[in-house]
Amino acid sequence: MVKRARLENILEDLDSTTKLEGLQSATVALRDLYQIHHIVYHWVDSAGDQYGCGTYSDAWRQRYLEQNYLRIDPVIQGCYQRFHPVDWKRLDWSSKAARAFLSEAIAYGVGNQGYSVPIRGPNGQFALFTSNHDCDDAYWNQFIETHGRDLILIGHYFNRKALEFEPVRQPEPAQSLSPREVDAMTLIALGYNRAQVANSLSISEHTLRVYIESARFKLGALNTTHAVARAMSRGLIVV
Amino acid sequence: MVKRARLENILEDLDSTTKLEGLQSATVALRDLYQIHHIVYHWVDSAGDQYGCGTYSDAWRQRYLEQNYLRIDPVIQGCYQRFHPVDWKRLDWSSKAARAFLSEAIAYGVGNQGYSVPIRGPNGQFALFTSNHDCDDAYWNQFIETHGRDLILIGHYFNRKALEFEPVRQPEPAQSLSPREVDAMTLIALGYNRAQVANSLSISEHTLRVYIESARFKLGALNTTHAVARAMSRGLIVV
DNA sequence: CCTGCCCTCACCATTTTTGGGGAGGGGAAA
DNA sequence: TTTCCCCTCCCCAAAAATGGTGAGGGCAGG
Repeated sequence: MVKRARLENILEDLDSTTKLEGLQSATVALRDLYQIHHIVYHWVDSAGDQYGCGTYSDAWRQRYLEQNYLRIDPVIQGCYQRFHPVDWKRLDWSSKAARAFLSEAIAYGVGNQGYSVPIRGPNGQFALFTSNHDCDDAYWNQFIETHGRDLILIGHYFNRKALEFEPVRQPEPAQSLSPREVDAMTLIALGYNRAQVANSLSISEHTLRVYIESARFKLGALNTTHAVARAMSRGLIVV
Repeated sequence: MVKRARLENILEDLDSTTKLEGLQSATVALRDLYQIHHIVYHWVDSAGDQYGCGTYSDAWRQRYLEQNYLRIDPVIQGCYQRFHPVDWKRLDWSSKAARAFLSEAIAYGVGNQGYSVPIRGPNGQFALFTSNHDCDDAYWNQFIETHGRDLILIGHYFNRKALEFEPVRQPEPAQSLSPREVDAMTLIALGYNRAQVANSLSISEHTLRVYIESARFKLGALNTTHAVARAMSRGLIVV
């Protein structure tokens, strides 16, 4: 277990980082402090934008982006479906593409062991804080046993810091929907057509349309489906 | 700062909790250890189911459910839109309903100070781990300064434990979509109509329809909007 | 090698949604 | 008190989505 004082130092170091590039050096510092191979922070925006920083080689970073490995990387894919931090060993490496990806990653200097902490935002934002090392299972298990909790906390602090630098990623000031609009959009999102929804809400279909159009307008949506998507990604309705 | 050994004990206590009711006693134990008023774990499913445990009075719990305060509780509303743990003081209490809610809560024995840690799952699941106390601002600020990090960690462990008891809440075995289906559904979710999407993907509108129908079938959706909603809530597409 | 899944293309009739107009009553905030 | 937003209701024509059926080539895993 890293001494508590040391963890404090790391967190304070993150707190004192004042520029986005600072995260890069904080990452390097973290790696040194924990004496592991790599530390990587990866962000995927709800708009599909991505941002990352870490200690992987430029070559691998570039290769990753060029090949759009985001789509097949089992770490991303697996963590996207997962609640909790996960050891790479527990991911699904069964597909041929995944194994090829791993081989290539290792060839580019990525270690064989990893521990990734998924972090989610209110609007579908997704970040991943990964610690990577090259060692045998026993050593790694011991490392995670010892440092896993620190890594979780650091991941969250890291994410918080990254967000401060990019206010763009903050949710838009939630233009809220009226209760009726929420009702309408929720039922629409559940797959009912307007006649059914109107019936279900005991209002006329015409009235229902007003709600839908109003919601569409508020959300700046091009059509009903778009409005549902936006309402969901903003957490205005839950389906 | 709570001694590290003590935090360890709490987390181990959570680890050794083997029954759902056990969480209730773990909650009480946490409260005793941290000597604060209340600790509450609250869960809202993507299906709208909710589950909670904590040290609030039965009366308040019942009242809360009866009145469906989930809809107006600024803690829920605020944290749902937020990335990071938040002090209750920083929430929006400006609406009349919110202030009335707070007064009533306090009348039911809820403390005036709170710190809530939002935790999100891959399919829109949302959990909130709240620490609540009745004290002045200075004391509370000091408490959070000291224990905030522990509370974040404990919240995550608590959530992990709660999920183990309710495998129902685990994501359904993700019936995945093919790449083209993902493309199609994503563009549809962005509000484009079929002609635009087909054009955008450089395929015929007929082919596009096959993807949409296929996705709809895989997702068990009643129509395109429903399919988009399901794909989003399962994290298959990100908009 | 066979099976299953993925990608691509096509038609027709029917149902559903959309766009744009107008109108009145009620409640809460400024 | 006035203003703004919310809830409710109505018509019509044009545009878009849906349901059902069919077909061929390609690639990967059992």
